[in-house]
Amino acid sequence: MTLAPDSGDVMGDAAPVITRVAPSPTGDPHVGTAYVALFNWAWARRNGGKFILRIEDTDQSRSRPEHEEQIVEALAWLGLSPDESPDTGGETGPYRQSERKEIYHQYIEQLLEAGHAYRCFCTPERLADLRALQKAAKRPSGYDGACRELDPAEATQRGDSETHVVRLKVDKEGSTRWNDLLRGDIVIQNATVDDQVLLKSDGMPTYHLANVVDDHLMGVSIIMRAEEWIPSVPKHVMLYEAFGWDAPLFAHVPLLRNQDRSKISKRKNPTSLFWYRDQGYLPEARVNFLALQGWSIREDDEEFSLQDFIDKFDPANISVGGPVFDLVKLDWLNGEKIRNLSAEELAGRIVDGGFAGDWPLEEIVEVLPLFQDRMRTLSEFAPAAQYLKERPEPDMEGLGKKTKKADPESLAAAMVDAAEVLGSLADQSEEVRETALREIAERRDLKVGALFMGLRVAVTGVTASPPLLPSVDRVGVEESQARILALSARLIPAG
RNA sequence: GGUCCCAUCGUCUAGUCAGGUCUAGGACAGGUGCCUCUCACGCACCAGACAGGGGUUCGAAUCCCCUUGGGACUACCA
Repeated sequence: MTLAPDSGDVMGDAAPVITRVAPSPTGDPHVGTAYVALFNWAWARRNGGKFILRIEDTDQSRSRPEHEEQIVEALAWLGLSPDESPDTGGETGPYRQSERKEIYHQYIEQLLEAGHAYRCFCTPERLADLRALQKAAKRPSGYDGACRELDPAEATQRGDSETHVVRLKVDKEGSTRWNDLLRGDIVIQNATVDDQVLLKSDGMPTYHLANVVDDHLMGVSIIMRAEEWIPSVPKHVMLYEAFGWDAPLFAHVPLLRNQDRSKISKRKNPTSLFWYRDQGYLPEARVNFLALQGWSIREDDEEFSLQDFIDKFDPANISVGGPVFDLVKLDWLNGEKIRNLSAEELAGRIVDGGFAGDWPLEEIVEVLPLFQDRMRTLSEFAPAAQYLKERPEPDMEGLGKKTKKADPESLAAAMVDAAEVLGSLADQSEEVRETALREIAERRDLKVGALFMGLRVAVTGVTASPPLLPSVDRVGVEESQARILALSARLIPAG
């Protein structure tokens, strides 16, 4: 089965594709939000449709405006900005659920009048006791329906003065069935469906009500969201039916997983999108990696652009096994993306990302050829290039290990020779200078590698670095000579 | 406990819907080698999986059933 727009099946030409991502502003912008956003965004793009960002801030105790801002910022960073959102506005707004209270109340009235919902006056304490009892008896939990059969007129009256909630009046007979785009038919017995609270005592709707009302009013044609929502779909389907609305398509994508296969969590993984940004990951790598979790391009190439993704993405072939987050592969992808950038562009990213330290842009462009192939994240640049700015403390221990078989005195002497040659041949080509250094090694009965290692540690401070001669040129011949002589002196034990 | 979802190399996955072209393909990670002044990059090669058991069929990774394993949900959170 395919949902590709040119395949002419399910979606047809008539219905516009409207997708959405509906996060709660209750914490750092989450990688799971980006994951779901990516699929929804791409599907809307591919079909010339619309992608909506709806803020589900009905939990007044946990929602924070700054978290909403962060979500917007994070999506923009990834290149997944919505067509309509609280910021941009749009035909079907407002897009912040806290601003849609009247709308929900109107629909709650409708449900109440039609007998699809009822007022419930049970206290949270009673509910907690009930749950405890059910758990102790190993019975399925759920509301016991104490207020279900209250006289509606009487309940309405009580409602004027008593705090209460409104619950969905689930018809416990029969079953609810729907076709999930990724999982086929799913059937759930209505007897197991709880009389869900739809309107909280603070007057705010719960997710279930707000979601159904908004998706309908906003014209959402396909709901792509995480699989954790599967168990509550029957409630949603019942609501669509109670309102007399057609339900949209459902596509429940897998949950991202920790190493131990539990649902991804910040205790076990970096889940904040800002963490990745601050760590020096490129948004295109982050997004490319996310796309690979569950979806795969049919061709060999696993590295692709957002545009490639739009061109090929089809929600119908997302695989449903929960993918384990593998940062190692992200690192690889990030390195690939870094290598594919021009030096100018990469330097710009380093500066814009705040990874440049005190390096000016033009200088970064100049030295980048030494580092670009060796970088996996933007943050690696400044530390790796530091030796070009200031004299490093040489890694004597590393040098010792790498030159075990070399006689320290010969090495020290050879380095002195090398310093001199680097001065006298300063204006010669790399090739000429390299040949000269090799000759020195031979004369002093050293392996070429050992001499180079000594010089490398002297000049760069470390045993793993960019090539020696370009580094010498960057550092400057005189400074390089000074570093080499200084290290040479340390090789010979005092006295 | 109940309900539901899921199950191919260590990891991400192709193949499953339309059974044979699969001695199961690719990528990351790992190993070996080449390149080489080190580290990377690049290139070549190696190793590595259909959870188990029943069925259906001439034929099953693919369809059915059971078992096992994993996960989610079970809030006046989303």
